Amino acid sequence: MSNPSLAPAELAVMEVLWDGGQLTARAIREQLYPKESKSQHGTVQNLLQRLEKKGLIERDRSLPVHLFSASLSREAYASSQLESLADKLTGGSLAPLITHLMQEKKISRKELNRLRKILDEGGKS
Amino acid sequence: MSNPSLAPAELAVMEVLWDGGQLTARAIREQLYPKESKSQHGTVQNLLQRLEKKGLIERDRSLPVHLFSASLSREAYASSQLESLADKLTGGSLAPLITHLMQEKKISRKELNRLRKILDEGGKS
DNA sequence: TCTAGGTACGACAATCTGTCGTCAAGGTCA
DNA sequence: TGACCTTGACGACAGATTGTCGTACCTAGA
Repeated sequence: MSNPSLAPAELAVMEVLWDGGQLTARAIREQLYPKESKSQHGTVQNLLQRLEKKGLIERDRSLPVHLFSASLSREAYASSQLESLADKLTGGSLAPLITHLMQEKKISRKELNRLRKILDEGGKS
Repeated sequence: MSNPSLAPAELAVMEVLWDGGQLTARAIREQLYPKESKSQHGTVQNLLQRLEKKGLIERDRSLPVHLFSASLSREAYASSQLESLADKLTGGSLAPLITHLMQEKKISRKELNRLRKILDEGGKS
């Protein structure tokens, strides 16, 4: 289970944690459900439990009110998803994906330049 | 629903079609279930129906035995998945994904050169 | 001790997924 | 013509996943 994929509600929790750093369950609930509905407490707790089981968040239990934080950065998660996508569909290679996106002009010139720069810098190291 | 994602069994059917071009339901079943178990007939028919509903395959009904083919290439499907991944996680940009993969050395030197070449060729057009 | 806020956990409906069975349409062949 | 076979259409099913909620329990502080 090194590469779990997230349901929308789980992803929403991760988004909050990616933006907010280390938060209490209460803070997370307030961001996800601004309606202040009381019943959503269990919902958030449950989502947090599932995410912890999947190893995507960490829980600081040293205080009675736990603190949650993402154990995987947004980029790391996104990249692992990209890796599994490439493994499933193109034998692990990114080239066919990028090629097709470029042919379809789905990559802007600006993005193109960014990518070129990234690749060049990596190549030199 | 322009960007449907596929369950494993559905993807398996697509793989057969991507490899085989235009096939009958029978040919697909034989590849997916070599056991020759009779009951799988309905399974394949059902998967084909669901894929057709999602717009991922086309069905030629001009003959009594229909012919199925993928309406989206493997690369097109993979790319659309990559696009939706980037939309969900990195604001639509690929740069953070590639950056992270390179930092983690998840991209081989060979792949790196392929990607550079692709980007350079695209830039000139 | 009592209460408020938080955690743990079971339960629930809705949906998705993979599978199968049944039936009708159409052709084949004695 | 009638038995038979292949195929397509479709409903049904159990199991898993997903989002939600309620209840019981725990701890700190009044």
